[in-house]
Amino acid sequence: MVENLVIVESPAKAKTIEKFLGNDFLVKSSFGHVRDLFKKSISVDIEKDFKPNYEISSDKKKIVNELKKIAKEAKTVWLATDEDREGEAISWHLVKALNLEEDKTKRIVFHEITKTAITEAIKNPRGIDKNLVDAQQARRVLDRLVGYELSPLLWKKIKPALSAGRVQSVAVRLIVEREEDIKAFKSTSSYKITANFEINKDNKISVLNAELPKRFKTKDEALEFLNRCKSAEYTIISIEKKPAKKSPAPPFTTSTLQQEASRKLGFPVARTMLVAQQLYESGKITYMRTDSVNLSNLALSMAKKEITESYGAKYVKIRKYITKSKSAQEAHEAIRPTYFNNQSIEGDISQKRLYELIWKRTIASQMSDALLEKTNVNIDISTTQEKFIAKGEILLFDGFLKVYLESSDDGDSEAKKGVLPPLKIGEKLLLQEIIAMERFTQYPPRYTEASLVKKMEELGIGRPSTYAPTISTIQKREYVVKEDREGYLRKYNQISLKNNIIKEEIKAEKTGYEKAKLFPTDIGGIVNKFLVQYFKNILDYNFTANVEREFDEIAKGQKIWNEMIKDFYSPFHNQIEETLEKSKKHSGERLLGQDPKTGINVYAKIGRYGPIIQKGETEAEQKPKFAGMKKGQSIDTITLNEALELFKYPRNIGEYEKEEISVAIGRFGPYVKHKALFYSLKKTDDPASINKERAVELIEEKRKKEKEKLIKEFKEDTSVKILNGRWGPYISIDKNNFRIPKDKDPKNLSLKDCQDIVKESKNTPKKKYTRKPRKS
DNA sequence: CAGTGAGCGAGCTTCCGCTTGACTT
Repeated sequence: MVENLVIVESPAKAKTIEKFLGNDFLVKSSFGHVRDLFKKSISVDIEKDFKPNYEISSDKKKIVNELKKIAKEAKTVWLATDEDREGEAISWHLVKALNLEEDKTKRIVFHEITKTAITEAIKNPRGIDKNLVDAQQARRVLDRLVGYELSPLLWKKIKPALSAGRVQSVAVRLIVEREEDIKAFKSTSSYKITANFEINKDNKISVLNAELPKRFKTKDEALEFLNRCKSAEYTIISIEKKPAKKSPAPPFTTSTLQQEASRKLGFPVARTMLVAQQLYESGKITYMRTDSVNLSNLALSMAKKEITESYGAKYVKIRKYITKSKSAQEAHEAIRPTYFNNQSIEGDISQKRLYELIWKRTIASQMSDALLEKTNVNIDISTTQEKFIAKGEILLFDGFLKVYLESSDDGDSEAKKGVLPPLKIGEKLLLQEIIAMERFTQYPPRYTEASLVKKMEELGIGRPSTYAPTISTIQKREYVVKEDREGYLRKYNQISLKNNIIKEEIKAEKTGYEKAKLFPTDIGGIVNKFLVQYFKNILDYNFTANVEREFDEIAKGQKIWNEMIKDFYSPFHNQIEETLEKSKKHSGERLLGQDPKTGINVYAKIGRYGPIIQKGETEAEQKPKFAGMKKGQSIDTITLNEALELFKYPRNIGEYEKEEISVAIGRFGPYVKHKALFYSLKKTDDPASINKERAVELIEEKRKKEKEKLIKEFKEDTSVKILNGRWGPYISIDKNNFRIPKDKDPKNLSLKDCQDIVKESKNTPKKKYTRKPRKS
């Protein structure tokens, strides 16, 4: 029997808090939300003021029962969930799910996990803020209505199992539109002029690099300029020095951590979150899903101590950062090390690297500015009005740079600036070389997972807990793919002036290379076009910001939640009905041309399972023929010849063991079929030219692998096999698989043993198997 | 990790935000 039950969201937090409270406090965790709208249907009663139909989430039944039991016996139940909209709702749902009595239930909040903060909170309990809960209900119901009415519309109009929602559809839109911008982008070129001067001081030779602030539009202009420089004199006419400073970046939020881990460590956002979770659970960092840049007073004093001890007092500068993002709910601190004196930690390599990144960023955020001196040297050219400028930069005091420098998305476009040699006004300079290099304007950058998160945060779309899942959803739905793209060589002109001789050259550079970028698929493009056409309001980049304003009004008690939903729903539902009636099926159909043999039309479009080629008319008496498109082919770019090529499958390429071998292209790529068995082609194999010898090789290779998988088989019954699989050994009978109990040795099982195991497992009721989302 | 196709059809798919262990085919 416990006096007091405290409930928080996360077990790691529960563990920490328990230490601060006495023996008469038991701290448990709810593991997030315990109730949600019933999953199978829309579960909002439109006729009855949008009354939500909640159920205990299936994975929370156990914990709810456990909490119920403890709560019944406890004298007081303290609901200590986060102080934001979702946190308040979790507490309210707990009251409902656990049947908590009002007079023994208390709501408390604290912003820091310290003994004082918690005991202070216990002294100042309050009731549940129903307005805030209603704001959450409005958010929840709106998302359900949008998601569960739009998605079925897509099933009808485009393809089954698609999805749409307030957050994911806008994320897809960003990627589709960026790709359109890139397609429409016309690159132009201009000539950048740089000069090198030789400086000879006390027999020490160094080079001064300078640049013309202006660029020339054409090669002729650049040539003309270089010609004029032939006989010129170069004189330093002024040297300007000015102080500058650099300030550190604020501590990490979920979004900035994902961005930096992507740039500096090359982590996809899901990996960052997984590793951060491990660090959090082992007590090494604070909570990793946060939108706050705030550090607690305790953290600030730890930082001060650590910086003073490691770098000296002049490196300390305590700063309070303010969260810019309007949508921030700030229920947590920024992401920081729990103990600042741990500069590194034990753990695997990912954990070590991510921790180090967090440690450096946090420490740097409380360090002094870096002080610089920037120098501009203006160099006169006697034969023209133009001036060269040489730029230098000296670090006077490193400050936070001693520890950490944030990287940027645009790479190192800025030229390296360093220390200039000693120079004086009036000094004549000796020219080594002037180079006029053709430079091209760059198309807007494609999104990486992390830069998409950054953009979503700017638009206020999604929350720290959903950035990574959203990105994996839009990939799972095949709206976008994360891919590398080979670059190509681009020619450019370069003109140089050296020893009074002008030389023209054509050089080549690699460009267009993309690494782990997000590209829209055909389906992504078609779904987006459909949604933007018929649901412009929902796909609007400001939609979330606008409804958030209304949620805030509900939270303040200025608006009734179901009235807000009603105002939204009636026009929205009309839109759904109207679209259902008016719009045609969107298949993205494109006429490629006519089959030269028959003159029949050939189309590229989206089929039930993805992009396909159709030969003939859907309405025609003679049913059309279909062929799936290969990976990498797209409705937009496939040519008639490539399309006709696809109808050459399945193709017979010979006989093996008296049975035909054929090649075809399936859902998972090209494959070889032999005796009703399938063998995938390797990436290096070309289905158009693969021969019998290679096909046999593939068949034998797979047979060998199968053999290695086989632990035991039985002469008496060849349908029963003991195999080694992903989760260890198992028994396979026809197409059914069964686990082998841990206490049995798979090698020594008899046929009878196997049959017993099968019988046993058939008798025990199967647990519902929920499939893990595919890895992104 | 392995899995390998359809235009008759039944039944299914789907949202966003909280939070971690499931222990399978």
